[in-house]
Amino acid sequence: MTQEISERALRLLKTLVESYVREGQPVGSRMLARDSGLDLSPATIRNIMTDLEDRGIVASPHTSAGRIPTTKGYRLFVDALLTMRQPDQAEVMRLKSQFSLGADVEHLLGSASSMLSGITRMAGVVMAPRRELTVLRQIEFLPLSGDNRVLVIVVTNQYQVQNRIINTPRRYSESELQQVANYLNAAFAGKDLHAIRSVLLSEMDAARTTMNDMMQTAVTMAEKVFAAPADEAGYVVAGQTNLMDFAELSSVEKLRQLFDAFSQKRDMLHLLDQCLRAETVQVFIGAESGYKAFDECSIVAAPYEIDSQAVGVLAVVGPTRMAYDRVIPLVDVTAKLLGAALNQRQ
Amino acid sequence: MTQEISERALRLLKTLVESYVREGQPVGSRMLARDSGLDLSPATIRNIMTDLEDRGIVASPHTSAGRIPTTKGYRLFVDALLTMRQPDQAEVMRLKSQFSLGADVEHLLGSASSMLSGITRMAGVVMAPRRELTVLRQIEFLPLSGDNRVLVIVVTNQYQVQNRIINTPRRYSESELQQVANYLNAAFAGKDLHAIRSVLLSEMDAARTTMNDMMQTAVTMAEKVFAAPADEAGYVVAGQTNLMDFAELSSVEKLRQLFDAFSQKRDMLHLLDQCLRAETVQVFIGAESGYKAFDECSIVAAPYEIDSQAVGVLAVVGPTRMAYDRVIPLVDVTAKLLGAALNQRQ
DNA sequence: TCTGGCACTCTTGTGGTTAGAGTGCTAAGA
DNA sequence: TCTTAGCACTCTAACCACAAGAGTGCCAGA
Repeated sequence: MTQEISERALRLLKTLVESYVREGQPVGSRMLARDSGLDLSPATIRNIMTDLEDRGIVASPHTSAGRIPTTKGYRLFVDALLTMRQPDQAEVMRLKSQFSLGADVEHLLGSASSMLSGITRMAGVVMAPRRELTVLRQIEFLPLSGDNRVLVIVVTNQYQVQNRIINTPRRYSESELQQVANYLNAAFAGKDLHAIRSVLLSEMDAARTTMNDMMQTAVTMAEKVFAAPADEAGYVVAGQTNLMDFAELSSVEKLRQLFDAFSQKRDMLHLLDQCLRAETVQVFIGAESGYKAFDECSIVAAPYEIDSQAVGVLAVVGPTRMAYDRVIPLVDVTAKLLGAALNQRQ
Repeated sequence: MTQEISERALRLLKTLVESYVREGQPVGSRMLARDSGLDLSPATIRNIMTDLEDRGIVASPHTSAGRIPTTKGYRLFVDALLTMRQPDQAEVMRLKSQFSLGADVEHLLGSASSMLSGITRMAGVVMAPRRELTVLRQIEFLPLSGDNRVLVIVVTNQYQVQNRIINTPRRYSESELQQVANYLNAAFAGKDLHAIRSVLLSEMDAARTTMNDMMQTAVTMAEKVFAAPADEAGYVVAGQTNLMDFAELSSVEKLRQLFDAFSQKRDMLHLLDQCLRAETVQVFIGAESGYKAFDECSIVAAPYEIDSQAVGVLAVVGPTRMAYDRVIPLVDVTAKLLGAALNQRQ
């Protein structure tokens, strides 16, 4: 029952998936007999297919159609049967050149996203670097003329700049703020924001007793700045509309769910977040992602790194019927290129 | 030939548009006879409709369907026949309360956008305040440790903060930069960015001859900051997917064009830009917008103001068959509320 | 100028038919 | 025991015909 799947059954599955991905049509026994190179009659192949169907690896839309892979079938294919098609050197160079050098972080994310979507003809998604994983480079305070507000400027490792306006209990002079900034820079520059937050939490108690006024102010202000409000990192989507061209998604209802998922962001972010810890390319096939909107989609995602630390994730979203052999290496290389481009901004 | 349209023809048109907007079905003569309150037989009404059809005000999809308004018909309706339905006070208050007070500009734009889409069940678009129309409040320079780059922080009237990193020919000390900032603040604070740019242009020449070193530096730097790169203001879209529910847009091809237009931004921005100069609510019906993607859509747009100066535009995009009587006042009031919320941030 | 009547047109939905594709099963062959 | 040929069966897709329903256009009479 839980017997091994025979070598030739796998071979047939491979041919079937490849053909289905290419043609978009259910694959019949005749075609498999011709294309698999196995020298078996269609009848034999039908027997094997019945077996694969019993195991839930392929399915037929109706009696007189051929077979198509199920989620489980794609999974098997991706895990065991896939022969990757590395993008050729020229293509990689072309991608590389599209990351315009001087550009700021936002632009780089945007480029990566539209490159992914442009080259795969599916949707590209690039999550912004997780704020709490980036490293503080510099913090400055700017008194805003007119009231008790202070503009805080946080510069993180790749010259990403973040602003926040905080309200202060009283008015601070420029030199006071300068002192505070100096203190915080000395204490925290080079640390990642996550670490800073935990240090701050433990110092909040100490502050009242052992610290001088200035340091107390510094800690309180820093707390306001770094107490990220559950910091929902954003992401950039490109080529959403490419998904409209796929027959399997052409029901308006499905598309709507999908686009809603993109704009709600929550589920998508949750999914991408899982890949942050993953080090390598991840593939979610169909319902594997666990979100209804992505039921008929596959997501190929890879983390990208700044200073050898995975800080964000980029992905391609398309129909389950996608050319995994081409897309997976492409996502991989794009992640590396994006990382390289970000690091070059040092 | 170019005779006036009779009173009762207009009355019928009004009934027709209202019915069509409500039901989404072509309107026949029987229904008009019943609902118009004119006490005419269907046959008479048919005569009148033939007349309106000759004038291009209504059309019939095919012989045995009723009539639907053409673009010209909607235009006539909106310009001359529309009785506005002001949103009731409770609804306005509810909207008002949704602009969370402390929020930053981005959030306010986002709220406005989703309010528009939520309440109209169509797509909401809010253009960000045009950078060159906002007023400079404060400018500061921050030397970035390590190289010749300088972070420039520009605070404009509603505490919108913009960052830009510029490369400088040599390294400047903090006090030098402070001097430069002081000079620029004194010279330019309170002016709008557009004015600043023109002053800068004329001073570039003078700089070489009459100014001291510091002022020269200041002007050159400011030039780098304010030489906006054709400043493509952004916008926020919400509820795109609502548009999928409308029967007249349910062809995937149409939807694709529409969504592409949203993400390309160019055409949409161009359209919104026209409304910036308009002072009042603008309605583009169907092909009037001049962009193919919006052929079957209407756009109701209104500018919003900061410090009594129109700086941005918000809009609702939906099918031509929309409840203009409800949407127009709603867009109007939302623009005013957004302006108020932005001004409150002073 | 308005209206009733009537023929005409066009859409929509239904049922029936056919061709094509591909399967499942059975029985025979290696 | 595995493979294969043959055949009946099922399901889809496309096409046609037909009828019902809606609404028009036009004509003749009030």
